[in-house]
Amino acid sequence: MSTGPKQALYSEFAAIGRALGHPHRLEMLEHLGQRERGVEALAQRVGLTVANTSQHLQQLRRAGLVKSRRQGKFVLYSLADESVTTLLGALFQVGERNLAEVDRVLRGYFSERDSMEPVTPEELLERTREGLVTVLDVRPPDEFAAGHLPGAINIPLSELEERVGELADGREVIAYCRGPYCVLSFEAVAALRDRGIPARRLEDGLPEWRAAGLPLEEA
Amino acid sequence: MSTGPKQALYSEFAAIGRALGHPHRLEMLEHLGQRERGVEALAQRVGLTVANTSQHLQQLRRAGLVKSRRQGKFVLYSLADESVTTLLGALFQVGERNLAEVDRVLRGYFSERDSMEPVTPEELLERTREGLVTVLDVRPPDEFAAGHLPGAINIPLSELEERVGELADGREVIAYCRGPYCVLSFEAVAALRDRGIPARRLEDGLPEWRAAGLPLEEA
DNA sequence: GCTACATTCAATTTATCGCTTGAATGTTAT
DNA sequence: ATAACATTCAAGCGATAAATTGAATGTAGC
Repeated sequence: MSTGPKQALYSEFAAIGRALGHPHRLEMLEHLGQRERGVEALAQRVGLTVANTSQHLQQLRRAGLVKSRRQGKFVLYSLADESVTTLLGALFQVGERNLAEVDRVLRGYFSERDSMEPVTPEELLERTREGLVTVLDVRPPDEFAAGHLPGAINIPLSELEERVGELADGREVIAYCRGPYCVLSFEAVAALRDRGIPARRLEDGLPEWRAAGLPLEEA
Repeated sequence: MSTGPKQALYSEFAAIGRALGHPHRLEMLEHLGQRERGVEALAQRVGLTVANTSQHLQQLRRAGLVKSRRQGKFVLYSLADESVTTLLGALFQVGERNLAEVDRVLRGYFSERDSMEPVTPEELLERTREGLVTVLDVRPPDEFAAGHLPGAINIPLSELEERVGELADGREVIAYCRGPYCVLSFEAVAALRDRGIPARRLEDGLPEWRAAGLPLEEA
């Protein structure tokens, strides 16, 4: 076969595809989309050994999906740039539209948790401007600190029950977390509704918000 | 490991990633983005055996990237929908931005063929409206017939030399073909410039134009 | 029904991937 | 320098993927 420049490029792009080809690596990318992480911290979050996590991270780096920097004893990994979030979004969209099994899981699990339409970023911005909603970030505090939606308050899901009073001012709550399939915001919305507080989910998480170029508050 | 709904979804999405993880399959997707094809016709174009092509096509179908329909003796494959073109575009962008080897190939091969900035779809539409340009489709006639840019004329690269007179009306020629890495339009632009006809490349090919929702002429 | 043809399936070989284990590298702090 | 720690490397095992070959399936046309 003629091994022209197109073949050379497609070989490189295929390497990116292979790097996306393992569920653990996709989960790692979700975490790295929140904030940069060291190998051990990430390993703990995805439930893998440190050595295994390190190997996966290096595949991701060779594929241009993550970058790393050294800080003292730690090597901190993060997404290479926002185009990676865009790529993941495109991957999810193909799956949602064309894979029956994805549809089955979404209907069977997620829609049973929240039958309401999620809120779009446009709607959130407009209703925030009018002061009609409370934006709730249910991720852990360290992820919140690394960047969050403007005006959002941070109540991790584990503390939601005891701090629900902070949200009882009559305004609707819009909750978000790590991404479209992160269960935290689903559970938060369900818990709030049980207590009579009107609540809906933002359709995506923080990385998608950032990739869309929308305003952020950073530490 | 907790095997929640997120893990189930990520396993499905990873399967899409693996399907993108082979250069032959990426090339097949490029061809199927032009028009639907039977197995043998496609096998011939990508230089693989029929059996091997069939296997690859079934991986692509399981991943939701292509769909098939039966017509008489033939099974015709095509891209599942436009979200697949969007996904490929996102994949290419990550590679262009983050892989040194991609940058090397692009600089070393493509920019040596065309040092001029490619034309954006917006610019093409505007200049077409003003009647200032000739839009040239250098793909084979059957791909042209399955859909092309409004007002485009079709001169396959192989016939360009003899039919160059059809383009010598003083207007600038904007050439396009299958996609951003398709060499046909590069060669067409170089050939036209050699003959004193001003010519530039459209930055993407037909599938990207279609996925952007821009107007098409179909047979 | 029989034949021709397009496509898919099944079986095989070779290569690569995912994970584990244990050692090696590189940085910080004493 | 030395010790402690975070990360990476190297080797090995089982599982999965790519390509080939030959047989099986399904449709069209007589």
